[in-house]
Amino acid sequence: MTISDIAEEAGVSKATVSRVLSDSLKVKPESKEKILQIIEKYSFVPNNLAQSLAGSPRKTVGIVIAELANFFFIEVADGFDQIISQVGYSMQISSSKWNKEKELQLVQQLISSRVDGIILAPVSDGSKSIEMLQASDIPFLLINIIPKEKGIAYIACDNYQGGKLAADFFNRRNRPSNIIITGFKHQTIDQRVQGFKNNFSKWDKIIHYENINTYEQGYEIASVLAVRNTLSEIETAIFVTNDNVAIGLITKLLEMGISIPEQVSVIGYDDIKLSSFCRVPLTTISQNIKDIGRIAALELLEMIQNPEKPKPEHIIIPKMIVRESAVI
Amino acid sequence: MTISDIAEEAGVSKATVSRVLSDSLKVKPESKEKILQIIEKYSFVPNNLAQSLAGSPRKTVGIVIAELANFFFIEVADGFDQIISQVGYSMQISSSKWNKEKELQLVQQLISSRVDGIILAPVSDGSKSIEMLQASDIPFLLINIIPKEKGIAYIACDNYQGGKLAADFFNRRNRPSNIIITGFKHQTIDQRVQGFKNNFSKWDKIIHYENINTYEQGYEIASVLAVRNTLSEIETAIFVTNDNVAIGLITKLLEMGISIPEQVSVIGYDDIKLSSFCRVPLTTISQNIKDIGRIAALELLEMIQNPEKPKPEHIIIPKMIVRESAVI
DNA sequence: CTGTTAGCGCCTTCAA
DNA sequence: TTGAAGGCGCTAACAG
Repeated sequence: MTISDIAEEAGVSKATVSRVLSDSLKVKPESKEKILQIIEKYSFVPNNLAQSLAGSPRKTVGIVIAELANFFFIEVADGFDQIISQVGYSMQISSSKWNKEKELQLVQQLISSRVDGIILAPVSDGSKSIEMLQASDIPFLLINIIPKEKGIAYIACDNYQGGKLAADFFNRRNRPSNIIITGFKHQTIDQRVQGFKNNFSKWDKIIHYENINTYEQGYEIASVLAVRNTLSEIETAIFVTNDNVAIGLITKLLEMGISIPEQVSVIGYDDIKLSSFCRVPLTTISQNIKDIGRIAALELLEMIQNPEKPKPEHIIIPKMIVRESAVI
Repeated sequence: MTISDIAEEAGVSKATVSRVLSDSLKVKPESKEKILQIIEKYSFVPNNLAQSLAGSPRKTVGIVIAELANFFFIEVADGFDQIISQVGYSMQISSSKWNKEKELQLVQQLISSRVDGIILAPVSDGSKSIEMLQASDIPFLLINIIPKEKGIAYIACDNYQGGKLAADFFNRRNRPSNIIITGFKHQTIDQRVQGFKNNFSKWDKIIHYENINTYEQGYEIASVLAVRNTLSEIETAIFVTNDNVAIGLITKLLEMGISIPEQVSVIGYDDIKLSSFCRVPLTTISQNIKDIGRIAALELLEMIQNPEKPKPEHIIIPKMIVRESAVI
């Protein structure tokens, strides 16, 4: 089924069918009626690939996140979708799984599909995918990272500031034992650590665990901490640079009978939805996740319409949300 | 930038460039080398729309779920992605937000984009989108629903059986007050209720709350229940046909000082990841979510390769997972 | 091994 | 208002 087929059946030319499809120029009502009927009859759906090849916009944008089963990214995507679907765009999500090669491949796929715009949460700020995007002349916007180069659109959080918030909290509470747990090597994490480091008065005595990324790993590291850092004997404060990990950690700590926040206090980062209804509601640094998605959508749409305008740069200011896992 | 440009710069024909792109036929090593270099130089990415129009497969499949910020669907999608990405396919997710019109629009978009296959979690078993899909001759597979018509591929859970499991549990525990909370009008829910109804010995005395769908609504309904059904005075058992709602409910119940499972026991449904690490780990009916995604992927891939074979039909058998929110 | 030639399905002038 | 014709970027015979 192509427009030629339905043109033939309707006794008109392809051009006329095309016109009623795009609802652009005037078409004699009777012809239009008849064409619409035939389309309905065969459940005909025009080939978007051909349409795009011939010049009409795809009305779809791509978004590549780092992880699918991660509330942070899903909330961003959801906020993003809310906006773009209102203006008739579709979204195409895929996940790089924190893998550079996979990320590059997905970005190429998107470029290759000639989507109208792309949102990328890059694995690193020097990603090859960013180069590809620049060469492609498809409007794109980075999230969750501040690009090295100038002139690239992005929306990220002030992670240094977030780290500082956690440090201030630690300083005030001042526990005898302090631990920081970080994840993947990623710019966001580095900055959080930096902010924390520069402002926490007892940084020189802190214990640092690295490369703990997921809920499961947080769960597992708990027993290690319990033994190595005698959690049940010394009052401890832990800063975890990712809510998912913090929640896993807390789950296991509770199972081991360690009280939170009394014996061990935990501060997370991100304020994913889950953190407010997990076992011990999490004290965390909020990024206002939905907003990131919404702003990204608005800005990307704008970039699609006005490719010439200077690239938008947004820095979201984090704030501390005190719940139960750590209190002053 | 098109292959013609590349061809010109390399001093060969378009066809030759096309050949090195698809890595199909033999091309003189020097030419190949040179072409690859030029491609690299310009970060050229072939236009997948044109490629597909000209006949090569898109190597992308679409999946439309009902809700993005819902762990059930995300876990399905994640399991799905794991399989298809291994064989070089990309996935394109979108969410219908439980809305029929939106669902139809998304499905049309996918058909229009000539994806190689489609996974759909329909809002209803008589969806217009299912008709469209049938007319399109794109292989498709339904999840989370059993289609009315024969000859349609699907993978669903035995929800009747799931409801029965909950009933058996209720029968054994036999509390004085019993409540069931259900959500959207959806086939899965109907069957869960039916299975529960037909097997619970005190169904005639049960209190039924309908149309509670989200975490938030579960949270809100808690206070209503507390008052109307004097939760703090009568030992109550609640069956919630959706984990998200159950978790919301429990959160509020705890805030009100009602003990779980002593005073009120709660059984959920789905066994989303979250249910094992929420405040009171949830006793729930498990659907083996990741498997649904994986099986769906395998079957869809098979259907793409062998469109003639009879359509696969899978029914997943649920099982009861007893954690803390309800115990015998 | 390689170039030429047709399309793929649709949109968009340009005339009529 | 409408049709004819050209072209979007690429692949796939076909003939060298």
